[in-house]
Amino acid sequence: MDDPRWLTPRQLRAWIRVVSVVELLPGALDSQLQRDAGLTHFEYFTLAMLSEAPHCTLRMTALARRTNSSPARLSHVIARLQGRGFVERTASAEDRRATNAELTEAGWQKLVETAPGHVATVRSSVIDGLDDADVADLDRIMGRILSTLDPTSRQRDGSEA
Amino acid sequence: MDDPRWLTPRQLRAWIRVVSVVELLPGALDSQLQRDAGLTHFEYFTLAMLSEAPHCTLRMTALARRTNSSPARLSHVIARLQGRGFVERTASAEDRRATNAELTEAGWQKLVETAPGHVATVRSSVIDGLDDADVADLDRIMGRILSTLDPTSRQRDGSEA
DNA sequence: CGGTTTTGGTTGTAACGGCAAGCAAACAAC
DNA sequence: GTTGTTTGCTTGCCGTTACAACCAAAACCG
Repeated sequence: MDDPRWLTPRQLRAWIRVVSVVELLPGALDSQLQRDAGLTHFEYFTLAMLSEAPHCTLRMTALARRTNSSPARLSHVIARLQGRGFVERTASAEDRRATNAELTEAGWQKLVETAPGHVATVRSSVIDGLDDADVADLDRIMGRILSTLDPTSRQRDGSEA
Repeated sequence: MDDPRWLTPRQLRAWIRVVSVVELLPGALDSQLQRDAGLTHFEYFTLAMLSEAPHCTLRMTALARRTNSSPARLSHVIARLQGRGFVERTASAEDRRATNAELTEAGWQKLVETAPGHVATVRSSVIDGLDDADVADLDRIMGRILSTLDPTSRQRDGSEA
């Protein structure tokens, strides 16, 4: 670590901007969802991931991977969502250690009600300011960052282990 | 909100990746800094912003803007950093409501010790995976996102009001 | 000036997330 | 089969953050 290889001005500026986005975006998403649906973005995203799974059901571990969260965090969040009736916990048939999280009818309903407003926020705060080339570049670059940030998850491009 | 204008597959994939990065990056930065220096990334960044200011001093409001934080959050963080001796609070001469935060010698020292390791992490987890074109694209796109996310801050490209 | 509003900052409380410890089931070894 | 290890998940506690209420100084306004 003697020579830290400092960033070039361009790299530094890009980095500062990344930091700003990373700092600001969660607040923007959370505040809309909290106001309109009483959900955090993480809770919303968790429900969304469940809704796309077969039978709206996923093992905790699989759900944790899809939501990029630690087991502990997911456990807390599922407990809350269960308390509100949006999710149910069921024991896995194959592995008695495992827990399945399943979206309830109420949870699906909540998601349906909430999605349009959320998508509108995503559009207005991020996507609509970008043209097609920007989106392609963004996709490519985020993919590269993810492949070093989290090499284990092959970014779930359709395939599931 | 009748027609939510759903995202195209490409937009959706890019968006999911952005969400993943936003979810994973803070943890990656925090864990290295916490382990090696006992600092959160936000604390580090706060010290860094102070270190670049004239006389290593900034008014709370100005510092809050540079760190994209609320006054309340900054107040808590400065209180902690002050308790550790890295920052001092001084009353502003011009405006008796205002508080200045000033980096102490110990704070500057801490920053100097911590920076190389942090830069190495930024490089290895983000920058080194990108070529020059990627960095240019990233800079451009983050700039566009910021301009809609936080229109008030002209992304401090050198100029200060 | 007196009264209102706006700005600058702090503090209290409650919620969320991280960490480490814990427990139970599965697996591996022999 | 019984011992040790790993996996899957949960829980408790603590630090951090958001939100709202708050106070004080400045600015505005007749």
